[in-house]
Amino acid sequence: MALEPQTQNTPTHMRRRLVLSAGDDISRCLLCDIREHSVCNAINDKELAILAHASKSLSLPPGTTLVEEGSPATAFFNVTAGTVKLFKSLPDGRRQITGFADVGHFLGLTNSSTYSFGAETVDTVRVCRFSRAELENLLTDYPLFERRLLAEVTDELAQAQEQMLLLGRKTARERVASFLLARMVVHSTPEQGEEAIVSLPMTRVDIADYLGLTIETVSRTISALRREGLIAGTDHHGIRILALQKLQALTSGQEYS
Amino acid sequence: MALEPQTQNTPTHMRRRLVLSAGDDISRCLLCDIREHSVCNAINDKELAILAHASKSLSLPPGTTLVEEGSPATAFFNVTAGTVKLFKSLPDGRRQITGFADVGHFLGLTNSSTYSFGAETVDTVRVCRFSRAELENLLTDYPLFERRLLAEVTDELAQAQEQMLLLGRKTARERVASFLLARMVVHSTPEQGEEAIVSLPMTRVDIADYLGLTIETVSRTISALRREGLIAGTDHHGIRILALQKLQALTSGQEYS
DNA sequence: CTGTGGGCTTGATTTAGATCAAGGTGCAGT
DNA sequence: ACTGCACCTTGATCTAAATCAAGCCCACAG
Repeated sequence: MALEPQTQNTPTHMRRRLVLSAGDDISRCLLCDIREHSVCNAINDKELAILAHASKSLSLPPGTTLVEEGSPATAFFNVTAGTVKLFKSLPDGRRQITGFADVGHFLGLTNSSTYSFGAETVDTVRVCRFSRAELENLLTDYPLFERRLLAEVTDELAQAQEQMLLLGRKTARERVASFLLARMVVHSTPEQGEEAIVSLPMTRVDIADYLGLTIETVSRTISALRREGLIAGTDHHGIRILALQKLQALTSGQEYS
Repeated sequence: MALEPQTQNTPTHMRRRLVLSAGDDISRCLLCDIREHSVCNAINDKELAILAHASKSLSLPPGTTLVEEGSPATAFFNVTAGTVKLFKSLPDGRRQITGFADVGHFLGLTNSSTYSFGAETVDTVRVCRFSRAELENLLTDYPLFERRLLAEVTDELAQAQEQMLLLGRKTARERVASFLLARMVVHSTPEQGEEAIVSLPMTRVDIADYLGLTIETVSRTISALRREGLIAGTDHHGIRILALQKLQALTSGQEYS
């Protein structure tokens, strides 16, 4: 059964990590500019004060642990800025990143009383934090909220299935191409016109752990795509897509000749 | 947004495949002996007639297509007997089985208007079929039903994450050991005592497509485990686990010496 | 500036698992 | 009871990606 009420004590090691930020007032959610991209949008304007009361907004530096694998599941998060990585590990340290939670994404849901995954900030991240009881209340009081959450989990499951196809059956080249396209955003600039940009706040290690490869293979594959003129590097952690069609063909093995 | 109402016409190629079985009466759900293992349990006894009316029970031979990748998402299924395989494919035929839906499992949920995955029966399967509108109604009329469904999808997501760890980071040996243990059921017989049995209704091809391996590697690995005395074959499509501890250690790479 | 370390790239070599190939096994249909 | 075929096993060889190894780039502390 999902989200049964359970003990509410926040372990001290969690409390230590979470730094309450300024501006935590009653109209926080009303003013939140990413609301429409998240589950919070399921609650109407008049009642947003309740939502603001039920959650706390936090700002977290890169590399902060939000969720520790196997620790009691007491908190849930909505990402309002930055990127969070979700992962699972093996005893010997091998790690699989199961997803990146960007702006608007909800994370932490579990049926068990402990988290079956870890979560860590990639860059500077803003989250709204809900306790288990607060989330329970929202679910029962706002059917639209629950419906929206069901939609979000359903979507995450579809993405997970896509990623299983990638991990089980795609080549390194296909994996990297798929990854770049999945993270692509089209930037419309007055000078340049349409620009397909991929922002990569995470390290090569993270990309490798997400794609089930080694950093060397990721590096080599990106270099090869650049050499072939399909992509180009931007300033820091970014990539510009030059040959969208070819890259799209590449994701499913229809290699151009 | 999840499960918005949409056009209701069942494509003829689906209708052809689905054979209505006998005994589709008002008390079908009340008498259903797997109810407690499924989402249907969220609806109380008095109202089960409504559920029986909202769904149709079908019996399907092995190899029947329940859901075609990319086709309009009009139907949802609850498995009441047998095993269904869920998968995604690439244009060149490579396939990844993303999960096996056994008794009690619900399948077909999607946010999009088309299915992003395929589903096919492994053995003889019984399902209860809901139309999109019927499911919509149940979700809005029975909050417990929706909550239970959220729990089920959340659980499926956790399993998907576990499978991503397997596909991205485990060796062939670890994958096979994980698979066998995940499908293990403990049979308590008067003569034999406790017996750990794995029933494998699916073919080697299916197992390979689930574990991201080839049939040859699956076959070789199972043979190796048998040679080492960790498992033994039963009559047909079954395996008996002889060394549970060792197999458990194997799933996460803690090889016994 | 200058050393230090984290992150990235590139090259050489190895290897786990894929691919290619050849039977074996068992049951469904005549 | 024979035969055809789908499914499985085992062996030989190949290869994509891992591993091992070296050096580069650059942000930051001293």
